[in-house]
Amino acid sequence: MTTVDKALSLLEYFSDLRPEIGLSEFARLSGFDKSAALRMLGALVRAGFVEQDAHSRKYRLGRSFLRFARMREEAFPMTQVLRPFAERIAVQTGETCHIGVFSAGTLAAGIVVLSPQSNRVHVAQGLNLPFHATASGLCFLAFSEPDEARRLLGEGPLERYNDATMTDPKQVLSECERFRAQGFSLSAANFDPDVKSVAA
Amino acid sequence: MTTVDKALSLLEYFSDLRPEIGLSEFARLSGFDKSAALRMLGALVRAGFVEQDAHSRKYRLGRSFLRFARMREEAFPMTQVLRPFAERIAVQTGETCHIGVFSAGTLAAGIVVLSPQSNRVHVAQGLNLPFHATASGLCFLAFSEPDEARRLLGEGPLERYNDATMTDPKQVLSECERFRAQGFSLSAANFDPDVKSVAA
DNA sequence: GGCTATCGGTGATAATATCGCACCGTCGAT
DNA sequence: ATCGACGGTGCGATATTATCACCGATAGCC
Repeated sequence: MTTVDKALSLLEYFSDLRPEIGLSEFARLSGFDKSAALRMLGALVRAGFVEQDAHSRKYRLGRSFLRFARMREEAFPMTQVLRPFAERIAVQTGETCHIGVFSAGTLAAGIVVLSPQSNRVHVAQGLNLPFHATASGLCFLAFSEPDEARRLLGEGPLERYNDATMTDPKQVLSECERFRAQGFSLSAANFDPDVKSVAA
Repeated sequence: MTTVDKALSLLEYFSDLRPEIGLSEFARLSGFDKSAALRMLGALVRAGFVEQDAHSRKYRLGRSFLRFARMREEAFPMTQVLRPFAERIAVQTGETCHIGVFSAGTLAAGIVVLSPQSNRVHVAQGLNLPFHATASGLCFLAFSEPDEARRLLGEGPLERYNDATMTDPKQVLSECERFRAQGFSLSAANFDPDVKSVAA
């Protein structure tokens, strides 16, 4: 693990629930020394990946992400290209459709098209899709290399979202074999108790 | 300059004109050794900030930027908040309006609202705004600390875009004093020969 | 008012990761 | 068949980083 890895790993502690993080909090979360965390944060600040609130001294994600996200989308318009597919499926099925995007070890709802129905499933753009508890995640595992799938799941026990959640990696992987055989995955209330999903 | 700074500086070589960069090209552009560049790129790839084309082996900006940009905008909706202001100005003036956003030493068109007129000035979202040749840039310099302004301009000679471009930092700074006194800046064809602008 | 705990941040030394070089196999152009 | 440029590897010398103690400032608390 290089220093660059460590510095960039700090960014992963940001989330919608924790949008601002102080220096000591970073040190606690990451296990790095305060002074090391400070040095890394300094580099992230200089690059505009993190900015510091002038008053509270806490850190938040920086403006550079907007700049680079735009450049990436300009040069490699992934979301623009994928959206029409999701839209077609949403219209044909009448249901909410999302396309998962895998990046840096996590799967997230990259493209989301909500159902035209009034009683519809809502999926937040960018929502993290746990591998073991969503149709998208299970499908991704099913069609990954077995070693890769094991690595992504980790040791377990896996996080439980409700009674139906599978928490044993072995059980998840055996389900995935079935899904691979049939070409698509199913999730019946493994994540949200009111939602059933299909993924391919 | 820490290693993290160096690694993140590699990302700055990406642009709309150069969306993909090979290993040796990185080494040449940055002056780092190939092996050093490779190590840094490895870290950037692992974090999803850069991804490598499977065939050409060239590197491009990664998917993580979309994820983080969304999170940033969720937690700190800068562009959403600023857009209405730009819209009001565009309507009131009938002209194209943009709001420059400063990040990591560069000023870019963060929010853009095009004029309702049919013959209108087009500004690309995210366009880089050189300090010495745009009304926005000059205004930013005018209201920066003098030391900061000098640092941002650099040594010179500054890049020339056409006959009217000021290329001497000293000249630029003295113009900025005038702009600071009057509270707004003007740019008459310093960047694009067909465009005059005002910035505050 | 004074005590305490925690905050963000600094500085010095021991430990470790990085730099720079030589080198490898591969590919495409000549 | 040759050449040059490519992406990538392995290694010792060296520069950067980890760790610790410590600083002043702030906030909560009796």
